[in-house]
Amino acid sequence: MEDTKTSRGRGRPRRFDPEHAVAVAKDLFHARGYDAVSVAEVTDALGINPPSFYSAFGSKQGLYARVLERYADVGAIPLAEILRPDRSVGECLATLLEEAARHYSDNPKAAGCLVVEGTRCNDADAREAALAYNIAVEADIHDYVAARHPDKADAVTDFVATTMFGLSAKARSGHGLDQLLSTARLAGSAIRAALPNET
Amino acid sequence: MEDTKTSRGRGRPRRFDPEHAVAVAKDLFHARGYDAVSVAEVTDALGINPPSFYSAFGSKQGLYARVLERYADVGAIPLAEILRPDRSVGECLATLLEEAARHYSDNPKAAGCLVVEGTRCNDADAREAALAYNIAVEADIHDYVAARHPDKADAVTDFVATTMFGLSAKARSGHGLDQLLSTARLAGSAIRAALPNET
DNA sequence: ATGTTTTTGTATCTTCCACTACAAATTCCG
DNA sequence: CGGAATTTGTAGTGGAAGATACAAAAACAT
Repeated sequence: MEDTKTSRGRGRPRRFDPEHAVAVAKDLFHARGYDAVSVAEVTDALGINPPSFYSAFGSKQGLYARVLERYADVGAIPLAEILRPDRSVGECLATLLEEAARHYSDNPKAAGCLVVEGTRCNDADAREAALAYNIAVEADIHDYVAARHPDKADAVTDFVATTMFGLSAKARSGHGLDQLLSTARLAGSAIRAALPNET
Repeated sequence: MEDTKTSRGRGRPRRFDPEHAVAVAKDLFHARGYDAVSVAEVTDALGINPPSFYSAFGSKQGLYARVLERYADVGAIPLAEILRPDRSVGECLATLLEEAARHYSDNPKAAGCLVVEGTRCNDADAREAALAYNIAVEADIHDYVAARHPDKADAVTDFVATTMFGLSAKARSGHGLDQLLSTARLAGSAIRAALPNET
C-alpha cells in the first residue's frame, strides 16, 4: 500500500526487454535532452504502446532514473581508474579533464555529459535525479584532492567541476575534440600550477 | 503586405509601455529560462491580455529578441571597457572572467548569463537568436587576442568561452560569488601562464 | 484444455501551450 | 460633442504533452 494513486503493480510486463529499452532511451535523452524527448518518441522508437511503457517505468522520470543508473554503470567516465593514489593529484585531474573532453565529443549525435546536461532540464524531479549523480561525482573528486591537499580541495574541485560543465556545454554547441582537448589541457596546466609538486 | 499570416499592423498599441514590459520579461527569462516561462506568465506579470502582447511583440520569440537586444545594451558585461589595449591581454582576460563571476552571481534570482543560458533552450529560433549574440562576443574576444597573440587566439578564446559557460552553469546550480571568483582566478592564472609576458 | 494471470491495443482524458477572432470599451481629433 | 481609429477584454482555437481506462489477446499453470 505504498502507492496511493498509480496502479503500478497490477501487472509487471517483461516481454519487451527493459534493458534494451533503457539503452535506446539513453541515446535519445543524451542526444536531445530530457525536456525535448517526448514519451511518444520513446514508445515509437521501442515499438511499444504507452500502457506498456507506463507499466514498466511508471513515468517519464522513472525511465530517466533507470537511464541515469545505467549510465553510471556503463557510460560514465571511470573516476576510480583515473584518480590514482600513485600519481600526483594534478596529473590525475588533468587526465580527468582530457578524458572528459574525449568522452563528450565521442558521439557527435550525443555530445556532452548526460548527467551534466540533465542537471539543467526544466523538470524538477529529473533535475534532482541528475543532480544527485553530479553531486556524488564532485564529492569523490573533493575527497580525492583533500587526501593530499586539504587546503586546496574546495577551490580545485570547484574549478574542475566548472570546467567539466563548460566542456559539456561547448561539446553540445559545436566544439570538436581538438578544441575541447586544447581547453582541457590549458585547464589542466592551471591545476598543476595550483598544487605544490609531489612525487 | 509584407506579412502573410499574422494580423500585425492592424493596430499598434502603445498604452502599456513596451520598455517596462521588456524589462519585466528580461527578469523572468533570466530567472527561469526561455522554455520555462510561458506567455501567460508574462501577460500576468504585466497585467495585460494576450492580444495586447501579440500586438506588441508578435510572438514569444519576438519578445525574446527584444529582451536580448536590451540585455546587450544595459545588462551585459562591458567587453569594450575590459579588453584594453593598454594592459596585457592575459590581465584583461583574467579580469573578464572575474567580472563574469561577479555578474553571474549578482542577482541570486537570475543567476548566470542570459545569453549563455539562452543558447541552451529547446526552441530553435530562440536558441539561434541567443547564439548570434554569443558568437559576436566570442568573435570580439578572438579579435582582441589575435591582435597581439595570433597563434594563441583560437585556443585562448575557446578556453575563455568554455570557462564562461561553466561559470554561468555553476552560478545557476548554487555556486556563490566566492566560489565563482576563486574558479575565475584559477582560470585567469592559466591564461596568463599561456601568454608570453608583455608590457 | 481451461481458467487465471499477464501483456497489448485502441481510444481517449486532462492540462497546458502559443496564439487569435471578435466585439466592447476607450481614446483621439475635428 | 461625435465619429473614426485604436486598445482591451472575453473567450476560444488547434495541438502536443504526460498519463490512463478498459477490454481484447496472449501466456501460463494446473
